[in-house]
Amino acid sequence: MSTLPDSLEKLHGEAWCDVHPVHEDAVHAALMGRASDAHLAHLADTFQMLASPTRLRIVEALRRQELCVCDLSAVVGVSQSAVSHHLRQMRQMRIVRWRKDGRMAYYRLDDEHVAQLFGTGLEHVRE
Amino acid sequence: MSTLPDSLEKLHGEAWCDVHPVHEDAVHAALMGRASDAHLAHLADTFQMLASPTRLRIVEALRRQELCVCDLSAVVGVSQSAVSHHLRQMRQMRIVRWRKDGRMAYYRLDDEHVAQLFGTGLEHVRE
DNA sequence: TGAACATATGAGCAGATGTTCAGATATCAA
DNA sequence: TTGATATCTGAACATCTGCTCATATGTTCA
Repeated sequence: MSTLPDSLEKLHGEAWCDVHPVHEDAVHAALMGRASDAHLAHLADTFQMLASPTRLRIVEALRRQELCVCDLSAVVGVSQSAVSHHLRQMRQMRIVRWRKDGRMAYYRLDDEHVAQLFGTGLEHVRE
Repeated sequence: MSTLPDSLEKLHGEAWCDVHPVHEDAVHAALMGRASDAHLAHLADTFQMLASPTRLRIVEALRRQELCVCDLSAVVGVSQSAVSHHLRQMRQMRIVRWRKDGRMAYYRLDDEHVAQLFGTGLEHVRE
């Protein structure tokens, strides 16, 4: 097998299989300016939060205005418990923010990026 | 329990639980201009393709230029088989395109939307 | 033709995910 | 306080996911 580029050896510690890159220049270029593992893992978790029709309905509903859990349950058409579970995850992944007002909890999108991801994705799908 | 809005009755067929919307106006507003179930399911599947660090590394690598499976395997650091499995899914969900050239298969991002989703997501995560 | 190579694919398994159910917490009103 | 309401949370379950292994397909070259 041919020698792997140094950056690859450093990257993965050792040859992980007998596959070797065919276009070493292209591989080197692709290795430049990579996001950190932590950022990439976080990004994957973020997209995971958008990878469910139920949660996308929640995002869609929150694009216009903030809503309470009960309203979201009605709009999305799943149980209040299920919505609450989803919202906690979405909160943790910074897809939504919330505020408590008495016994109600009002949710809204975390920032403009979330609405933008939803919009861009929908454009892509509708083509 | 209070009566549910007509649009909700139509939407879900019948009262699905004893939860009722607290803000009927807000619920009605949220129900306007919703994407179709088919589009939303497709959108969820699209985000699902971006919900894995391995596949995100593939997208990241393909932002600059097209690469063959072998190169991608090297850049991403997983087996050729795993990359190939991912690429088939990503092809089906229109995240990537491919072209065959001899025994090689070259992959690139399907369109600008994909790069945009990656970029926006990374911005969001890096804040 | 046969060997080497690049990629695709099916089966199978460990781990993650989405929902429901039951019950906890907290607030409001009488 | 008591009861009703709004939300949160843990456990449990069936389903889905991502990887590996083994193998198949198709191409190039000698």
